[in-house]
Amino acid sequence: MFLLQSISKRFRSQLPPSVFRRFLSDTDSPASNSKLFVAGLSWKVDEKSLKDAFSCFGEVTGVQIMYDKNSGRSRGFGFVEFVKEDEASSAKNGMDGKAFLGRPLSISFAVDKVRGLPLIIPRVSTSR
DNA sequence: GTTGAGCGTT
Repeated sequence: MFLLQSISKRFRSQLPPSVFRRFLSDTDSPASNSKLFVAGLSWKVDEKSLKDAFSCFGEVTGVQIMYDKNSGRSRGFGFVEFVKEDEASSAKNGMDGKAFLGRPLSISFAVDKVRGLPLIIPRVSTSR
C-alpha cells in the first residue's frame, strides 16, 4: 500500500490519473497523517511508557524509539502510529509542548521515509 | 556518570 504510493509518485507522469486516485488523496503531503514524530524524549523513556502515554488519545498501533547503534541508548526521538488520523492529531495537540518525564515534547507529523526503497530514478525519458 | 536538534530500524 505504502509501496504503491511511492511507486505511483515515480510513474505519475507515465500513467493516467485514474490509476492514482485509488491510492492518493488530493494532497500528496509528505507527512503521514496517522504517524507522529515525537522528539524531545528523555533518554530513559522506552517504548512501552511512550505508548502508555499516548494510548489515552486513541488506539496506538505501533511505537518506535530510535536507539543509537553504538551506545544502545535512546536517540531522544521516536514515532507513534495511531489507527486514525484524528487520534494522532488529538494526541499531537494534547502532548506537543507538554513535559514528559522531565523534558518538553516536540511532536509533529512523521515524514514518510521507508527503509528499503533506494529511490533511484534512472531515467525520466518519457519522450521518444 | 556527560549532551539536547532532530524524521527511522537499534
